[in-house]
Amino acid sequence: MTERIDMEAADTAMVESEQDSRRSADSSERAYNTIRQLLVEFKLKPDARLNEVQLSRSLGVSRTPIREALNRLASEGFVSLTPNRGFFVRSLSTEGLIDLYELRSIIECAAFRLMCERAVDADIGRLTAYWASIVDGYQDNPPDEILAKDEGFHLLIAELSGNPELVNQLAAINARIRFIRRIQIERTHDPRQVSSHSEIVAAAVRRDAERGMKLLRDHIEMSVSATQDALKDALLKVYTAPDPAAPARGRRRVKGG
Amino acid sequence: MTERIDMEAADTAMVESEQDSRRSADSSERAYNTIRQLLVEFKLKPDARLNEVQLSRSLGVSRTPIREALNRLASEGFVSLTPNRGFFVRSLSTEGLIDLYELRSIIECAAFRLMCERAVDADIGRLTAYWASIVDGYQDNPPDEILAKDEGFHLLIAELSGNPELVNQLAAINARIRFIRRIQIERTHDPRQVSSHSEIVAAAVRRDAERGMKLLRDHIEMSVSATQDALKDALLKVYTAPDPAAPARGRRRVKGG
DNA sequence: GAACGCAATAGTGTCGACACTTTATTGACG
DNA sequence: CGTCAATAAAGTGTCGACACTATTGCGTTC
Repeated sequence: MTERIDMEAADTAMVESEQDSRRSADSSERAYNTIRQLLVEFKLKPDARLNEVQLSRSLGVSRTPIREALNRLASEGFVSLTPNRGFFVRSLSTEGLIDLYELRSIIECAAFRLMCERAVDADIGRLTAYWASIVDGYQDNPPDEILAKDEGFHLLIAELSGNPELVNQLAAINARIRFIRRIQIERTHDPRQVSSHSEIVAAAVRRDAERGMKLLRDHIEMSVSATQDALKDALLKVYTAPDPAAPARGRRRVKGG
Repeated sequence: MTERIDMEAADTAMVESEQDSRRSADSSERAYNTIRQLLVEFKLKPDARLNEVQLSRSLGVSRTPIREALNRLASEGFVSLTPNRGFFVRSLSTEGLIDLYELRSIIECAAFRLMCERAVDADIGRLTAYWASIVDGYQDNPPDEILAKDEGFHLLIAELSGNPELVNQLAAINARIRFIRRIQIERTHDPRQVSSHSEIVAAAVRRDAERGMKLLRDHIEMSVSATQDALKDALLKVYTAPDPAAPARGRRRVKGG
């Protein structure tokens, strides 16, 4: 009996805070969302080989949309593709994550600087308004909410930079580090997150690029230093989480299923 | 009678200076290279709708690898995908390009700074050696060579930053602005390009991050200012280039072969 | 004569099947 | 008993076909 994954459920559970010019018809898009969700939740484990047939059975579609989704996830860095061997879940290494955080810091600082140079008062008003609208009880939200709101905040800065490429880049990076950020948020309820956001807004109002960039660097650096610890939790989560779709290591062999 | 595009030829003509974790078996990879080449050379024109069947006939493969290639090109920004309408060639707009140049400047400056902070002498040695090996008769190379060597230079800086994500990002950006850069290179044989590379190397040797970043910013800025003019040439090229694969606007209607 | 709706055509999205490659299993040999 | 080769199984890469959607062209109506 094949376990079947409910694509609808996985869809609605998505964080959904990115802009993407691509929007496939149906199966493909859903497969993408579902598999990505499985990756984010570690239902599919790092370094595991992804079986296209098994995935297609689980999701109730043919291999074509599965492959389409996997290709997309590959170009976003979630999985890798080896010529005749198939797709593998990206491995869970600290270095790779630190590199990503560094890239994120670079993009965000540049975005902040450009925002300070270019944004009119109304733009900055949008930022202050956004932050004002989410600051109350910010830390009391469920982790997914906090994450979505935090990403929204930083994406708005990118947007106000006037360079849509920065938005795209940041959105792509966010998608790749979201899994570990969520774990961090679950672990630590650090109120400094709130205050640093407030300070960033203040710096934006004053158009103080240097100050804002320093705040962002520290803001992100703080996350990096917490990443080591979060990784331990992540690894724990990996090996205790249920295993609905991928056999990964312990494969069972039932002939006449 | 269907015109058939030689995939081998298009392959060998490629600049080929990127690292990419993805490497599909055969047809897919070739289709990717071929179509990308068509896009770079404006054989496929901006805003044109891409006909999968026609492409598959031209390249002599089925639609599956074509779609795979197009999906990949979509996630790299070469084409866009609209749900039930198919793929479209990215439009040729100035703004988008300037945004990309800006992003490139951001990535490269950050890479240079990190290189200055982290690279050991041997690393810097690689940079000086690389530049020394290509500086002689640099401007006398054919445009594609100049482009490849220039990209190699900047990618090496990214590599020496120690952050592989920066290499990936820069490679992706290069791929997207390559078409216009090639036109610029064909137009202008500016010797300042050479001297600014030399100066950048000198700054690297002195680990002078600020100086190097300023040089890079100017270096890239110079390209941006030339982009407007280059675009005119590009548009000219678009409407004079032969049209082997895509019907684009004037489609002929032959019923019985 | 122009706008609307309908039919025909073209084109994408998805499927199941097959060929070829990689991986696991079995059996022979040292 | 371990190593290696032959064989079987599993899995990916590609194909051609079909269903459904979008577009074009035509005829009708006002």
